[in-house]
Amino acid sequence: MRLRQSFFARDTLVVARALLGQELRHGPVRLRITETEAYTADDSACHAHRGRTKRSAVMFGPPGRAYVYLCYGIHQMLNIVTEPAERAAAVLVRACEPLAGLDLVRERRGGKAGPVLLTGPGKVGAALALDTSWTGHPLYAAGGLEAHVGDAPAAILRGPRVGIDYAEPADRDAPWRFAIAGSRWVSQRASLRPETEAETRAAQAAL
DNA sequence: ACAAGGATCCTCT
DNA sequence: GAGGATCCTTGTT
Repeated sequence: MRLRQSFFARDTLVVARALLGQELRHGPVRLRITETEAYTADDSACHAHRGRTKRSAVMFGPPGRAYVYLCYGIHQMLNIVTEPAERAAAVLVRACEPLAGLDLVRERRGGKAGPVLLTGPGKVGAALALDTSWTGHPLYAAGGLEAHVGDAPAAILRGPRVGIDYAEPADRDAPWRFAIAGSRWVSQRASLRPETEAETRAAQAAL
């Protein structure tokens, strides 16, 4: 069952947390999302923070579409646009667990095996064979790259986002990275800590 | 038209 | 832990 567009229309932190456990499918490859980061409309780390540009325009559009960003000239990083149009925000998919199509994933990842295969946003983009031309593709519709309902995680980790030293201190420190507790398929686990009970309650109330 | 730098990854040591 | 790869986007001349 595919996720509906309304899934992505909600608050970006809610979507980032709710995406844990959901599936990404592209052809024979099926991945379970294990780690995400939220980038919000009023966030100095977000690519849309300095207003609409050619690159960030998709984030100002409707939710549930892909924003694939080329980083360091090499890495294709998958984001999913969130919140209603005009509120420019997105969730970065940082890591996944393979569910199907492992042979193809390994081929696309240079024959590697184990967590190194999929723990990092550039690795996820490579495993799904994405590039910037996928920007704008709706993940809630049939065809190409799709987002499907998966198994919800039992417990969740949180921590600061990775690689945003350029952001303002408050944004740099915000615990807007989410991961599945106990999963091997999570990057940079040292800076993550268990979600507090208050955070869990708040998150469930927001659903 | 130009220069700077990046939401990373890999290969060393 | 350090450094290079690699090229697009952006803001500035």
